[in-house]
Amino acid sequence: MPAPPVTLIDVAKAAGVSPITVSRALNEPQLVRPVTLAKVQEAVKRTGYVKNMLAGGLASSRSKLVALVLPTISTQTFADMVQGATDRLTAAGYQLLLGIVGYETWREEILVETILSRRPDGVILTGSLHTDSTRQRLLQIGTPVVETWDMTPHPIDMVIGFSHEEVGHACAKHLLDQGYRRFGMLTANDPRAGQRTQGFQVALAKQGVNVVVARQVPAPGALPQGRIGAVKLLDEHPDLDAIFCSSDTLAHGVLIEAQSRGLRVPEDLAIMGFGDLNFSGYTNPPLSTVKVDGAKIGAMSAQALLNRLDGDDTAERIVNTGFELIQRGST
Amino acid sequence: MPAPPVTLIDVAKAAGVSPITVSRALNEPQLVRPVTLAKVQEAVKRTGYVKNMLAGGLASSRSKLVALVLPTISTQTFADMVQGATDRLTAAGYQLLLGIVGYETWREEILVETILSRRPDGVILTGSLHTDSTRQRLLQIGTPVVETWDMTPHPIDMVIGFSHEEVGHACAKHLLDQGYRRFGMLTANDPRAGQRTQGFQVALAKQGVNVVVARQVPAPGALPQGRIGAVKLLDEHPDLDAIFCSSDTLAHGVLIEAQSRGLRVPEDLAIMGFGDLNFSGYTNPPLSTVKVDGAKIGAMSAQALLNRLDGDDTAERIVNTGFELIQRGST
DNA sequence: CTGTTAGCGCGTTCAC
DNA sequence: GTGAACGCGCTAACAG
Repeated sequence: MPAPPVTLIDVAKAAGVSPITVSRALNEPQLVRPVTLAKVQEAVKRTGYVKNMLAGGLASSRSKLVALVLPTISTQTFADMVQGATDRLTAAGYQLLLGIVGYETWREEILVETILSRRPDGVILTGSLHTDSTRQRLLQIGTPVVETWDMTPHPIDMVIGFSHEEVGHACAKHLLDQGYRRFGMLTANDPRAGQRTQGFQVALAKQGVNVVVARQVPAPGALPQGRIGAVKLLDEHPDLDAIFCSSDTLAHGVLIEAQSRGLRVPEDLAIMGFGDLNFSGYTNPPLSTVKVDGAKIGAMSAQALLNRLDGDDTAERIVNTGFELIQRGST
Repeated sequence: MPAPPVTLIDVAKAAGVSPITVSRALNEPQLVRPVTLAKVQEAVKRTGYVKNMLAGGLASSRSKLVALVLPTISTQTFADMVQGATDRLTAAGYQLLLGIVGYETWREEILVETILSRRPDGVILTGSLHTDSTRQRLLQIGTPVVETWDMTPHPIDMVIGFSHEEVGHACAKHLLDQGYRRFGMLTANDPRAGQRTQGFQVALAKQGVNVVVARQVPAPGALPQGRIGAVKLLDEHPDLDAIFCSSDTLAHGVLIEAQSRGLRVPEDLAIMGFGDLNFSGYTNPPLSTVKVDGAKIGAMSAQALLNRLDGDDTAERIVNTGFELIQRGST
């Protein structure tokens, strides 16, 4: 039996005060005398009032909503970002509007439009490759924006992330230092993966080394594609001594194939991944990887928005969170 | 430079029509003559109008928002639920409001209150253990509700899930059929895990078999706790021949410990899990598990709400989605 | 098919 | 510390 909707006015009548007093009692209790406050709270309980943030948001132009746009949620790091952002936002009385867009830019464009129609107080975007139209809209509406999970010299507003090219550099240096020279690459065709492989190749080239062979699979590269990719790479170039993958999932597939061929990893073949896939099936998985703290990035992004909303405009607009190169399986 | 906000009235002026015509052109294009429609669309583009669903929702009492409340998002199955629900909702023009509550009921109570303040058109809840106050609120507001991931004889509204007791039964039968008799249990202290272990024990008891020893860890049981738990179980009862775990993650920890003791799994020790953790680190992980299709449950829940919102009230209110017992590692 | 009128429920701005 | 009037931007219901 849905009871008739209870409004703030009903509460006001029940408490014997004016509507605005109820509003204040709910939103800025310190501005209301304790006695009045108690009366209001009692009336709220008695009437079963639930506040209406549609009306509130419309009147105040503050929706207490923050949108988070992610390509997928089925990756541990992105799930961590959701968790990290949610924690911060909830603590500050905000709610999360989640958008999942996959890896196609045009989907983001549509989603951003839909999201903006809710008038969120802030938007967190993954990556910094957006259509012009998306950028326009965001700038026009004037909502604070954090681009995350990437670095860019021309941010829409704020940036909290790391450079995927630097990741590529670091991986190249790591492998070169260990003496590897004949490189294969296996990458998913998502833009950030591309930046990593780009950085990887550039860093190699500086040392006069070239990638022997590269293969690409559709994003987000799944494990079987990693294995199949490895089959092709190793069949065509049996003398490869290192394979650089755009994700741990792909790397995992490569590892399985390598082991089934009796290759010792990393002695015969080094494998590098990216992400933070849990390799706990192995006591000590013999592949190195680059790890990023998703929860931290999510929390920092949320915090950046909250600061801005508090009028605190002093912080850096561009923050490099860095990443961690994890070396495993070596002697 | 945030431009001044563009309202529907601005568009109406620009198009030379009345505001309501713009509204219709945007929401029910088929009710508007093509010529008018074109004029409006042109005006929308020219002005850069973005619709305001706060205002729209307030006026129409339809927010086009559906809330999904989950204990965590860092579990593959729950992430799949988000994905499944998002897909259906997006296709129908709805957006997802995500709430993550952990495993404490009082947190859900607060979150539900906050969520209802957005006046979502529907709410999807995980499980069916809610405080009275939560149930009251939901019933009072009259929002369509789907309780999922569980079965209950006294639903708030609709239910789409499976019986955790049946899962326990099925596991018990499976292990008994294979000849195992000396059972240990390792479970997280979340309510649904409790129902599974309960069902497991009852089914065993019917065959005159009792669980030798049970241990509990805080929800959501992590892998190290699985391993530590296994140490204690096996130290105290070296003659166990099967361990029933409340999750694959715990089971995985048990597996690692078993292997490090040189136990053959499942010949010397059977291990049962629950969930759909990807054990791809193993070519053929030797533990059986129960698998649930999260994406399907998410999509079905969303669809159930959408049907209701379309006035379609004919479907079953209680749907048992079932689960799949996956036997692995046996001869 | 399109326009008019009248709110939706609340917060802002001033007064008191 | 509390109240009154007004408007946020849009849509329901009817009229034409």
